[in-house]
Amino acid sequence: MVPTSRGRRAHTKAQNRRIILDAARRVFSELGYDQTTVRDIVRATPLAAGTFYNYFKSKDAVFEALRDETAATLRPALREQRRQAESGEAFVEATFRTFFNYVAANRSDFDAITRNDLVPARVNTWEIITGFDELHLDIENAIERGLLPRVDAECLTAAMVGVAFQIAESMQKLDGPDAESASRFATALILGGTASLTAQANAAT
Amino acid sequence: MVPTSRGRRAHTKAQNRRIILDAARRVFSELGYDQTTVRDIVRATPLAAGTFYNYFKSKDAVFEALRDETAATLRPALREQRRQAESGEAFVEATFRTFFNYVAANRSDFDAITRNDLVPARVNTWEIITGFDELHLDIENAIERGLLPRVDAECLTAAMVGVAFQIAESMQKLDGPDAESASRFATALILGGTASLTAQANAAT
Amino acid sequence: MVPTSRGRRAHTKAQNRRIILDAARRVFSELGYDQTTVRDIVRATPLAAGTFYNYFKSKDAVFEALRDETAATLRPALREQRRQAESGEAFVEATFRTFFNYVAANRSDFDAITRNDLVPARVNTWEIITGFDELHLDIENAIERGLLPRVDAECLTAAMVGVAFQIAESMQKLDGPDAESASRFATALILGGTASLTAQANAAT
Amino acid sequence: MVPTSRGRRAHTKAQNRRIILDAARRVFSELGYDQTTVRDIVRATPLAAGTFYNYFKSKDAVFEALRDETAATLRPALREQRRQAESGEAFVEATFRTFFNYVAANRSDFDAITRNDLVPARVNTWEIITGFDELHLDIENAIERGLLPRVDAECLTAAMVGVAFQIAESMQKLDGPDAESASRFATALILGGTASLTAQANAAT
DNA sequence: GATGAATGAGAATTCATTCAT
DNA sequence: TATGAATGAATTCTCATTCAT
Repeated sequence: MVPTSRGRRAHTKAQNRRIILDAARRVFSELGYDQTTVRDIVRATPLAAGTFYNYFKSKDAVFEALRDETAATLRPALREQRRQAESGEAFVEATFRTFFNYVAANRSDFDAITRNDLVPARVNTWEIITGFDELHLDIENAIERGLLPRVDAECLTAAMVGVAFQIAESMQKLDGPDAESASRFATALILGGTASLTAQANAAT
Repeated sequence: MVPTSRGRRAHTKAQNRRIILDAARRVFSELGYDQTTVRDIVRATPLAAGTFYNYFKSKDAVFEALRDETAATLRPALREQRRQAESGEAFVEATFRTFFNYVAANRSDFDAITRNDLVPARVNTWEIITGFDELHLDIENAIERGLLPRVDAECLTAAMVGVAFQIAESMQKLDGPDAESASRFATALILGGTASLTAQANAAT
Repeated sequence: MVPTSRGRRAHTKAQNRRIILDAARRVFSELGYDQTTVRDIVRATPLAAGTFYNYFKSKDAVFEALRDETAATLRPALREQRRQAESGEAFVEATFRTFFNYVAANRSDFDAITRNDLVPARVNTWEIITGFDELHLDIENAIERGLLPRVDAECLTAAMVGVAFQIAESMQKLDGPDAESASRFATALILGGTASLTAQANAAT
Repeated sequence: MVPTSRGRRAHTKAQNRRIILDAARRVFSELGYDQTTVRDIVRATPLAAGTFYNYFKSKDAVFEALRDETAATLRPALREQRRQAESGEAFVEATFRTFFNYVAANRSDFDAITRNDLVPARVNTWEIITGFDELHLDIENAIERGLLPRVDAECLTAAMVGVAFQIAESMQKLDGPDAESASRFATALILGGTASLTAQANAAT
């Protein structure tokens, strides 16, 4: 086992995969998905261009792996928290708190998957990261269990996702809210909002 | 160099501009901004490649023109409605109703500016279309005028934008809510939410 | 005869031709032949793009017309002067003086035909402007007539052309020689040189 | 995307650089700098279009490399020869002989850097290849050292360059002079000419 | 597996020229 | 004849991917 010409030992397979993923995260986060080229990622790596393809089939593939890695962390946590919630408040609060904490703690992950250059896009991050559909199911379930009032689950899901996402974005700004206040604000808003929606519906009957 | 079968000078200058804009709208809406090439737009047109450049300097330029066209319609309407609002309810309702009606009526505009392919991104659509900042200012102003309770304007803006945006997206789905119910839901949610936020704050004092 | 939309009367055919030639001279002189586009020339004109082609078949064609115009002025003058020369000195001096005076007086003509951008080329200016071949013939003739010594006519032609051209170029520089000193220098050099060539040849015999 | 019939990795990196340079030389020499496109160069090569850009950033870049290669050969030789000259005759003769020998031996180099198509330009070849400025300095120095008479160095430089260049061009013709006679002619011309210039100047005093 | 040069399809853009008005 | 928009071939250059070593 001769050292490579670069003067480093060859890395193990797992190490190389990690090296590439980390480089990709940094580069996506800096340049945005579209502006990032495979060469950019490789350049941010001690590896050669061809090596990239031993680990990932394409640029899309690394991106997905990055997404999936994040999702693998965050999604189960979210589901678990919600499953254990014994009140509507707990349900909503757990969701937001977990999400905002994650965003605060993993800013560059969030950036990597989010930033999208000229058309500064919001990747369907929530869908990707936390599973829009999972939230939808959990909300329907929570309504069944009587934790949440009987509102339109589709709309409520969208509202929570929208609020979570957009507030997360303002958290990235200087002087934006911190995870704690973001959670409190979002939770109160959604809980108050759904309560009022029910009241309204009852009045209408 | 050879005359084409289709007659030249078939269209006026203004018509051609429109032809290109319409084609661009269609193509952006189908492929997303990043996947769209100038060639794609031209191909969706009866015109020649070079002709595109008589009207727009680049892909970005058409995109901006499209955005500006949309913004020119929607933003003034939104501001005007909010300015005339004499209650918090009217303020919030006008904002959502105008936005959702626009989205419903101009689905392809919304799509064109929104869809962003592989990384199915949400362009900062609201910012672009209606002016995030304008909403922010209007909300601060509404708080001053006593129409809205004293909540964090930054967070409330984000929440309204997020809700509007995300619900608009579910409107695009088959069986998604219509503009009317979307407006009602979003309005009640935000009003109820802010009321509850205030109540909570008061209790805390 | 309605004034054109430009608010000018249409020009006569001859006027338009002149307008184009003058514009072309200016533009070639500024940008060099290769960097100049037909559009550049047209833009330097009050005329429309299509009009250009009523007068000249192509970019090359204007360039040639420019060359020919210059040649039409300078070449006959040169030939005439040389024909009347009654001594070698007069022959050589007339050639250089006429050429350098022309260059000094028509700097932009010279530039237009000469300047050639990145590869700052010297167009075969002399050939073009005055006829390398004519000089060759005249030199041979002068040798026959005994005005010039029996040197290699081909080489002498090349030498005169080279000297003329290269000194003309240094005339364009700030602080370069004026036409008068350029003529004197070149004339003395060539006359002294040919005298010496003959002396050498005689000695060899 | 499909493998070509010709094997890949057929050449080493250095070989490919040379292949491109040689192709460029041939093509420049045939078409002239301006008419040559990168495609033309690539087409004269067994390589793919993209490969060109692994070696040179642009057409200009190959051209410069070609120039520099030539200059690296010729210029030091010229300077050295002139530095060692112990008489005006040696100085002038060394310059011309070295130059004309080079031209004769490297016809296509000279052509490549020289030919400039429609406007059959003479690139500032001498400047490029041998250093106009170096000659200028050397001439001034030679005058100081008393090797050459006190004539206008600027004009003399121009004259030598012009003569060298133009005679080199006639060497390219069928039946043009060979390097030997070209050197003899040019040397005698310049020496005789400068002698005569001095005589004239002295007479004037 | 690792390497990194080669590949070539395809993108954006320019511009000489044509031609309907 | 003048106009000036339309044309589309041609050019430069990029970059995901392949593959000989």
